Amino acid sequence: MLENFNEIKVETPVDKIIRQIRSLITSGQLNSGDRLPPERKLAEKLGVSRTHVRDAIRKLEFYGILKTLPQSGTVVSGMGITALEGLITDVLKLEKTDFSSLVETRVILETNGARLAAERRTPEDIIQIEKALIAYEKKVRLNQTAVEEDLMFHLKIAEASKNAVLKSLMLIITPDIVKSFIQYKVCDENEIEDKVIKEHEEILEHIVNGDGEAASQAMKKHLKDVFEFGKSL
Amino acid sequence: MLENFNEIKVETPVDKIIRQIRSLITSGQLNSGDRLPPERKLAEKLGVSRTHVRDAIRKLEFYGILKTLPQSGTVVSGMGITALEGLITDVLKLEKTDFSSLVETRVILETNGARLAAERRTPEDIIQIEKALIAYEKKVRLNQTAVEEDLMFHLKIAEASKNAVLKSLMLIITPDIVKSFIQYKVCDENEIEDKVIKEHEEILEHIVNGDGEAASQAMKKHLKDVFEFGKSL
DNA sequence: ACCAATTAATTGGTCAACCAATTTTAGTCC
DNA sequence: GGACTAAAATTGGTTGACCAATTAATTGGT
Repeated sequence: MLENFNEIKVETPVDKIIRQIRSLITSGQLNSGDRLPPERKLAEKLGVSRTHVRDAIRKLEFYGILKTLPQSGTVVSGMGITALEGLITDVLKLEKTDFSSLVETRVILETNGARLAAERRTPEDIIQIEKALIAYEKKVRLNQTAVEEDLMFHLKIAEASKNAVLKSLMLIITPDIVKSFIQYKVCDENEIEDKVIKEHEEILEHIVNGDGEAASQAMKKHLKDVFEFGKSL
Repeated sequence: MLENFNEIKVETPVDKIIRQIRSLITSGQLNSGDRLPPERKLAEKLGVSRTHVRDAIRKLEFYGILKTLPQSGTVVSGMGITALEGLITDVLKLEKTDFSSLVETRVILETNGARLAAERRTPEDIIQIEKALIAYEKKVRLNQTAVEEDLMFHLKIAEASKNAVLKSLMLIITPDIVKSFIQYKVCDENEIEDKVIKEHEEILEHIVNGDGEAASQAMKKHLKDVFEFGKSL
């Protein structure tokens, strides 16, 4: 009975301010290049502490929406109002991603990453990937959870793709993947983990051989298996 | 001659702290799940103000590396040391992405986004995409720069893909794309912009028809043209 | 009347102190 | 001796004041 009251979302002061700033921008009162009102004025107008305003500005600055110049002011940078409307509302809610979207996107990133890795990997890359694979196998043999080691294998492949953006995006969604893994209790049984090791080895083999298409397909199959296992729970 | 001195990078206090925390984690002194030393102790130990420590913690919290529990403490959450090493150093430097990686990744995201959009688009999605296309055309006809409107078209497609993560990642790299556009002065000539409009229309047509593969290919060609144009400058 | 330099006001950055909630500790009662 | 309670210490959250750099205004000279 008490559970009904758990879902109320506490809107932090910072979120409120972000919403206000967003409305300022989307309503056209603030255009790209304009200077934001000073922190003090904003704080007074919104009825909150300046610290909260600063936190909100920092948060927006993270996503390249605002640019604050020391001792000068904060300006609206980057793109204009059009895309901002979607950006502010959506990017900040990245945690509310559904499992299927997450996996779907991961498949896209990783299959392409594997293909590029096969084409561009250096001898050093192969060593790194092998090391990650062995570390994973070791943990599994000890019956310990090896989520981190598993993802490390995938990250090393992304690294071998020599595409910094691709790797960064992988890193961005990685925490969410870990969360999902824990939530759905994926990879808790030894049966599936043996399969994972075999598939990892296959992917690595294709990368070593420089066969991009095969590596991509192997990765696709591998992730499909993991996904299917997750759904079956 | 004076230009030589411009490249010195001012290392802000916050960056210094992040580096210190990183070393604490990577050196194994802090493992996943461990509680971070209290802010006051950290501030004293590092010889900086507590505000800076808090800023650093917030920054790390953004990427899911730390999780701070009010009135309780800050814990190392998410993944363990292995991946963190790469994450902290790389994700924070997302702006240092080369143009080719950016475009390559964009092609990956957008071709797949177009395919999914063709498969899942609703009538409302089509209206939105059309609206964005018309807005772009309008701006071009007036001989005004329409970078935002161009990207809006692409974002609406990402929205129609019904994959929130994919859209979020698009939004994340969008500011960098805008930056590159400005830097390389892409899309400044009318000739190329007419071509862009035609290609946009073709992509939309395939999405309307529900032909995922054709939409994906059209998007690939479209982005390839833009990329080639950028390289030729 | 215009321009330059100096001054005043405003800006974001920084800090130390305070607050409420939590956790730990000590004490007391059974 | 163990369990529970209350108080003390510790935690992150919040605030207002202060600082240095920047910008705007004023003033003085030409």
